Amino acid sequence: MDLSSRRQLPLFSIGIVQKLTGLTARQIRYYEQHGLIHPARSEGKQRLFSFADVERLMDVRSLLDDGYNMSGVKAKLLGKQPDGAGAAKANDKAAEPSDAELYKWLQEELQAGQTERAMSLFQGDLSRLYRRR
DNA sequence: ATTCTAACA
DNA sequence: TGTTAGAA
Repeated sequence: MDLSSRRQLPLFSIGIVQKLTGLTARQIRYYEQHGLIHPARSEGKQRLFSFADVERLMDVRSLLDDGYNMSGVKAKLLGKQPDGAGAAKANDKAAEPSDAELYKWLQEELQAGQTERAMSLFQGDLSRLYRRR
């Protein structure tokens, strides 16, 4: 049983993780829906978080505290490469990806066969690109 | 007592 | 994001 394995062991209830990360249960479940974490489940369907999950959540907390919004955090955490322009930073509204950046990223994901991931991760942003009826 | 999902006077 | 209802 190496370090890598122990880091992945499903050990904590959402209650513990709330205290460990300072996030609310609502936020933790919300971030899971956005693919930021993938906690295991007990037989009773209750979430079981590993050290890796907790660390991940703490990273999310950190980014949010620095002013990033959901799409900014997702881009930062889920390996979206540094495209010269829409780099990173935080504060005001600089974290929202432009439509051009969105199209570019979406195109890359689709070509890489990650369409399902792209759909779940950017439901919110993509809706911005839908045609208005 | 806790957590889960779904939904919003 | 908060909150809450109803079930597990």
